Amino acid sequence: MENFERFPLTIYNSLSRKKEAFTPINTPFVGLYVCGPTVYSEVHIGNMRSFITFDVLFRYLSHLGYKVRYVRNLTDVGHMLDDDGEDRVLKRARLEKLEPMEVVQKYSNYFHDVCKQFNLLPPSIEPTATAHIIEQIQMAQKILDQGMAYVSNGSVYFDVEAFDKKHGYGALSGRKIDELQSNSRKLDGQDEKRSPLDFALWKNAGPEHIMRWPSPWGEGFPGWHLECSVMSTKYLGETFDIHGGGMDLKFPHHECEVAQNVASSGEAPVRYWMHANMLTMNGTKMSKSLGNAISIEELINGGKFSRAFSEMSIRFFLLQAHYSSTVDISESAIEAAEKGFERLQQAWKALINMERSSGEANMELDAATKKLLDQVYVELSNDLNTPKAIAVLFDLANTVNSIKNQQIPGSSLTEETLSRLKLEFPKILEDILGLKLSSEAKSDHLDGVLELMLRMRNQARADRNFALADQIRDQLKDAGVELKDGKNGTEYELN
RNA sequence: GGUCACGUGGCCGAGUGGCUAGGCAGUGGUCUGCAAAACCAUCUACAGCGGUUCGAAUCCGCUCGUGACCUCCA
Repeated sequence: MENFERFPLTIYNSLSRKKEAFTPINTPFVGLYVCGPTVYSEVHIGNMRSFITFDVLFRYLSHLGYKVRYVRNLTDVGHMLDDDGEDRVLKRARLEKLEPMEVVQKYSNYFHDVCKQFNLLPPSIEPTATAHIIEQIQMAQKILDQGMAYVSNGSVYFDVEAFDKKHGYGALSGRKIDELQSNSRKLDGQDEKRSPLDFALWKNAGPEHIMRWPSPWGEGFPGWHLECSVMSTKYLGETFDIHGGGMDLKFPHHECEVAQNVASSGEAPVRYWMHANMLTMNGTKMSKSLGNAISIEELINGGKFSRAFSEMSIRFFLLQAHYSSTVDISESAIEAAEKGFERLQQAWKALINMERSSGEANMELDAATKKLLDQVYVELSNDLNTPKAIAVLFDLANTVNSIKNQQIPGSSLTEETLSRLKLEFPKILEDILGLKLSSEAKSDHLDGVLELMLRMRNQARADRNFALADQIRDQLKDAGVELKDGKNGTEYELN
């Protein structure tokens, strides 16, 4: 029996606005598409939140026994316009005196570095928009052939009204076309469009535009939303299982994606839409344009808060909130999470070498422990409820720590349950939640030196020379080595 | 202005008709030479006002407050 049968997954589907049982089109295969970053500048911690969310989803789906093809794109063509009408990649290229593709490469590398730091698994396929120009031209043509787009001035625009009449537009974001019309703003290039709601499939490149490709409509570049439609179709098919992305992409990006796919294939592209909510700062969305984004450097190396935090503490902090809620980032909140994570790590470490002592098991505790282990998967299967799953881990950590410190007998759990705990507890943390045990840079040299120090200190303690013993402890602490006297002798920890 | 969310104890954050997560901080205790850690106990909340119900933090209505989207954004 596969794990996905034991712990059937439910997902909150943004499209239906309901929690639904997850059934892949072709079990056990799952197609997952996630909108990646636009690589014109450094990703910040807000961006990373949604990538971490879908990393956990990817990991959990795999853990459930699904064979997942995870496609996450890189947007490497400057299709977006600043207020001053300038393409962001091009602007960045000009500012940094780089080729546009150099900008793209630089920030792609950066993104990959950050992903690695936060322990994200690489996706199965990471396609780029510029490598799929031909396919994008083809899809634009197909939509034109269906009569749902028109050419204007060398650009191709999607005809939202024509599409709406035939298929209906706005289901994902819950918008109505007439409401949108009355609310739309005057934007640049609007006169080329029949309606302000229409969006570009292909844009005619002005002479200053460096990123340009030939097309049936003249030289230009693909529009906003087309790459995701094209690449998801190419690698996952016309209809696939899950599409994820940040909440802020729901409209217009995802809505347009749906429209393009439906217009060109006649099929709804996505069965389950998932949207990760925003990371906020003092209650306001973190975004580069608002100037309140926290960079990765500021968190990891310090600068934003009074001290630095590790990647794993931040990852843990983010997972302590449900992906569908906003989370507010603050120093005290990360600090609280960090301390909790530390406790979990203590249990994790203790478990590695834990051996059952002989004696009678506490069958009540044993049964409760088994139940808690199952409970973790039940919670994760409930729309990826990581905070609840983590809460269960804390309950398990209590038992582990109690055994470790001999507060309850070392025989409390049966051999079977202890082995299961030893196997699954780290697996949940590491393989599913993607957390790493903070590595202690121990070396044999240091071990030897510390052993000597500990022996000398313990001798001092035996001699009741507490002044010396405390001096050793205090000075080691200043040097970054914390001593803890336990029932099984003294342990040390490197900070 | 339109659309949609949200408002939970000192703080962060789950839950979503009855069984009152969890973390951090605090308080009391066990352990310890002391400390740290750990464990045990404790503090027991759902913006306000109405309504539905045997029963509401959870459903409905109104009020207040906050935010997101409607323009690039994860």
